[in-house]
Amino acid sequence: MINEDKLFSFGADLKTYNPDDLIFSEGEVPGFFFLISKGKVKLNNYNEEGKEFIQGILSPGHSIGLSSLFTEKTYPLNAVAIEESEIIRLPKSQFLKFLKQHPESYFTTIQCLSEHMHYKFLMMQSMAFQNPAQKLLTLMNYLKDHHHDQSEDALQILLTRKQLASLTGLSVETVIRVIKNMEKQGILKIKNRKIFY
DNA sequence: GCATTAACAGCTA
DNA sequence: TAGCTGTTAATGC
Repeated sequence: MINEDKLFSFGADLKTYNPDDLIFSEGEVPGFFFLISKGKVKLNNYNEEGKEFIQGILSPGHSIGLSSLFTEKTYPLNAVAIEESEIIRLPKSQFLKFLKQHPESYFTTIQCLSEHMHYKFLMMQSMAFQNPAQKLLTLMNYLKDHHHDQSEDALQILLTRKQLASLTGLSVETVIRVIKNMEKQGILKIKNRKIFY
């Protein structure tokens, strides 16, 4: 993980966002490196009918829109806080200087980018070819892998049905039906509406 | 506000 | 045509 104190010495500041606050939006020119210190952020798009597709949900330690910093392109999606969040911001030019002076951070940066690409590849093939149950399993397997919790116990999925639907492109009703089916098959458990996988 | 259920319509194997 | 998924609406939490 990138050292936060060093970022501050390069001129970073800490900004607080409330739920639904926009961090950046589609079409903007990337000007900052963002690192989540506290809270959660979603990356989304809306289709022509206004239906939301969530590209990913980021938690503390993750950087937002990192890949766009290394292109000359505008952001392809919106970044929106979904909890009260604290985010470290460092102007792009300063971030590039920072990387030059701290080459070991390059490695971390590439790791982050690769991790994100891995998620994208997993989800993309799942979204393209698989049935709803497989899409949800792909997503939940990913969540489970990254919640490097020591235990083999069931992980509570801290996402609403609506969020699961937006992450997979399914309708909420289908998510509910599929999840209930998986409970019947013993794949997961539901305890007062909470999903344990 | 989110979750659930049911009735219905459209698609497709 | 049977099964699956999305839409809509009503209802519960």
